[in-house]
Amino acid sequence: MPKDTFFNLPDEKRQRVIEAAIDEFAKRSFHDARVTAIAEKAGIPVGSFYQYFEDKKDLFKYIIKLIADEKIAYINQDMIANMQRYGFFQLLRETYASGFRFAKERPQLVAIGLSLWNDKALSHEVYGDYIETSVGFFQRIIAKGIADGELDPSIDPAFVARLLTALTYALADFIYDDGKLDLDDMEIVDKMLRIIENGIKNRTAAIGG
Amino acid sequence: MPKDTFFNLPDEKRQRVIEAAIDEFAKRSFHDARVTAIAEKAGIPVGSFYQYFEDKKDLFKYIIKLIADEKIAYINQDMIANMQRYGFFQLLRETYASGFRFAKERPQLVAIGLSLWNDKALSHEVYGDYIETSVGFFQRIIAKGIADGELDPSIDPAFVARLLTALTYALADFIYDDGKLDLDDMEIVDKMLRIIENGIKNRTAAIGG
DNA sequence: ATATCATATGAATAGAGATTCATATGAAAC
DNA sequence: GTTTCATATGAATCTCTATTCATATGATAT
Repeated sequence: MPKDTFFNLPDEKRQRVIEAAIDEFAKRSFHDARVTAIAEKAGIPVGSFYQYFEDKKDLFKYIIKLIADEKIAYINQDMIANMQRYGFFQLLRETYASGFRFAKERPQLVAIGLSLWNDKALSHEVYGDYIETSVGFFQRIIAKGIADGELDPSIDPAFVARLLTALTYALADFIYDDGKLDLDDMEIVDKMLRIIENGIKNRTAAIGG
Repeated sequence: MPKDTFFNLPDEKRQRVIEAAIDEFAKRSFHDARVTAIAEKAGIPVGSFYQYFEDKKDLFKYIIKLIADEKIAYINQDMIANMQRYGFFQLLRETYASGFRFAKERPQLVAIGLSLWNDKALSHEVYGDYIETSVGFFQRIIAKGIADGELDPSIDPAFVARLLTALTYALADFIYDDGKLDLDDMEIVDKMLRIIENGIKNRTAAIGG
């Protein structure tokens, strides 16, 4: 946790530090991110940085917490409140849709999440502070989907939850990679959902050779 | 490419350098890997390192090439030779099976591949040297699967190829993460293939609620 | 006005690690 | 046996950053 001095700062200055940190962590991994660059962008002396934070990791964990909070706020609250009314595939689609809106508005935050996801050691250390992750969320809606008879009861909820999480990151990953970021249409999401829902086997024609 | 001095080395010494490099790159990302550690493990002075390689990246690219070659050699050659005879799902299963055997025998090489996959900037730089990647391989067998009427013709081959590649890495990822690495049984692969093939929708019971 | 306290400041320190360099060695050529 | 050339060697250099520290500032209380 940042020190009291950080929280005592005028809002505007505190915000500048947060934005500088997001900028830097979005561009570079935790390890490669530079305290000096953050201080410079925020317009504060390096010395002040250490008045506000224990060290670089202290700030990083704080930023991750902000991201998690913002992401949770972004998820369709109506959906969460009425989870019992929605079917699995509808919930899944809504979740991905929320994720896409979020990625569109806050691409930097998604980039930071992605690089954390790819650093397992750091993930463990950082997520140790939280109970809930996306894997946990998926696992719960899968369990519900099975209980409701909507999902194949022979699937392994923990396994599928992990797979769905990996897929969301894979998706984010290659949307960035292609440099398209054309997030207006949900086409790519629908493609993926169709595969998850129905697989890719051809069901309409005889198999030829 | 390493310098001539490296290729002129006695086999045993050259091998020691390669193994030391694989050790280090498997434990640490390219960026975090230390030239000094590699030199020390290989039992050569740091100065010699720079007689053999331009720099750290020169060695890394060479190691990646070795891994790619070894991996290709590992893929069921019979399968490649008789690709026309096999169906898509059979090819996919064989591919994953080869991948698993490979991961079991050479876990370090898989770890290196994984960390490269997670560093997109570096991947581009390194894969620039190769024409063929796993994405390309998948794309070809998917195209064949569609042509043969085995796969849903409305899927997007490039997209699905990318998804299948991401899934293989996701799988490797959480096999390492769980620390299980119980690669004797293909259970986890079959779980994944079943989802790809059939999706996860329940087809045997009415949907209740 | 002075004392006290929180905060600000940026130069100095420390450590890590890549890369260079001047020098040494040793084999083959003459 | 001396010249030449490739290779070996590891100390010295260079760069980059995190972190510390001694000192300054400025507000509030007395």
